[in-house]
Amino acid sequence: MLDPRLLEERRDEIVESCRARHLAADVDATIALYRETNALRTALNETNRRRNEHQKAGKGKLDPAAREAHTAEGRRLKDTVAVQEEGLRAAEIALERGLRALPNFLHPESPRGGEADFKVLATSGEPRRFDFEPKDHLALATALDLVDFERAAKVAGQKFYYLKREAALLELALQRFALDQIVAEGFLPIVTPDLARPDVIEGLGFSPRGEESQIYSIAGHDLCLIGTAEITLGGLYADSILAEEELPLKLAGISHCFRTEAGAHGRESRGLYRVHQFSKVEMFVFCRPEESEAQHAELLRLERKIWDALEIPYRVIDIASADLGAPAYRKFDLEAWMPSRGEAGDWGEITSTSNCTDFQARRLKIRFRRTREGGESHRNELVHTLNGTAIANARALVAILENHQQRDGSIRIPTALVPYLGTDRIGPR
RNA sequence: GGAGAGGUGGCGGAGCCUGGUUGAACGUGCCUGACUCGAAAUCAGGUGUACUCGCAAGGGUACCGUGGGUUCAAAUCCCACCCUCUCCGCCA
Repeated sequence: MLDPRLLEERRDEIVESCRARHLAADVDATIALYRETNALRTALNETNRRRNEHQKAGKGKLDPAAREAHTAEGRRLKDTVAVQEEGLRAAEIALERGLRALPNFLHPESPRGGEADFKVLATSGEPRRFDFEPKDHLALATALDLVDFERAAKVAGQKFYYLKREAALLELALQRFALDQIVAEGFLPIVTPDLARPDVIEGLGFSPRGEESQIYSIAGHDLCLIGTAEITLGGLYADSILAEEELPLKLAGISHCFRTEAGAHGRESRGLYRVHQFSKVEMFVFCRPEESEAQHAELLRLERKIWDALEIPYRVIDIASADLGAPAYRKFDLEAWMPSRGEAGDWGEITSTSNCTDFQARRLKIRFRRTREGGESHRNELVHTLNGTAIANARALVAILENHQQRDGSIRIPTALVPYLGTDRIGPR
């Protein structure tokens, strides 16, 4: 959510952000609602002030006639307050609805345009040249008896999977490897709940309800399965005021992630690329506004460090405006080269890091107390929040299997991962 | 799932029976100053959040889990809901 006080001052910028994200929103109507709300609040405050004075005046003894007049006036003021409160509440609801429809500001350098208009910021590694016909990860994993989709479908449905043998170990190895990388950089490891209340999910800018929702709801309970630990990590400090010395506060969340993938059927749906459940280590940062850009660069650096160590060729892209989603001010993805995805363009998303500035913090009421300078009075400020993927398991498995496959169908394990997995090769079988 | 207790300011904890001067005693923590070579101890003052008006100093309004009710007036009385904790049972 945006700061309503900035609405007028940065109107053109907001209009531009809506347009560039292909979001229809009436900025001017929201500005009008903000003004109206303030006017109504001022009027209500004035009535309340008069009412307070009136009540103080009625404390002592009054003769019967005066008491009767006093009571009548009190009733009148009470009714006025009730009417004004109702009007104010209606205006606030409308304003809130208007504000919720508005996306975050856009970083000046975020490419404007649709999904295909991203900008490649960097590439790392060379796509491997195979001297044999490479297989896709599903064929490799099936041959090595690493996955079972058919039985998973019987038990849980399409797009669920069993990981077996080294794949099960690889899941844990990847998580621990990624965790060690970032804990060494000051991230606090946290295993989070895999479920969250809908209001927390909304606070982070996701929509838990609705037809096209990516989020599972638990029948009979006011709970949803989280699509990412971003939700539980952000929610961890909802309604909090952090000390400035605590910032930047860096968390490494370990969770399962669940996604309905509504509307995604048939698209890129083979194997592990797009599934309903996976494990993820997620980085989340709370920081002061002036340092969020640097922190965003830092998250990107850590993601690259992890994927460099896994010896996967990738490119870094600056996501274009229409593909950002509402909360993100700027977003970088790492896309791994995936030999099987010839028609799809060879590159597949493996991580994503966003700077959400104060957009989530405002909804979640996460603030910090700036240390006062020279005893000056202070104002609490909203923190900036950022998130980034350290490792998302299903996708990581795809990248590793396809990139490190050998002619004999075995998989070479990257050196950095060998101590975690306990072997330098899977197969051949 | 059964029974009970409770939700008050950074924390602890009064107030609620007996409604008004309570944004809230007291303690503690924190900040500033004094004392000290420095620290501890001690003393004095300050110290909630949000919105809003103001260049500022400062002012206004709201908020004692949430919503509703009673009343001229509610943290205090009534109702509903949410949440937390303890004990028992059950499962891991």
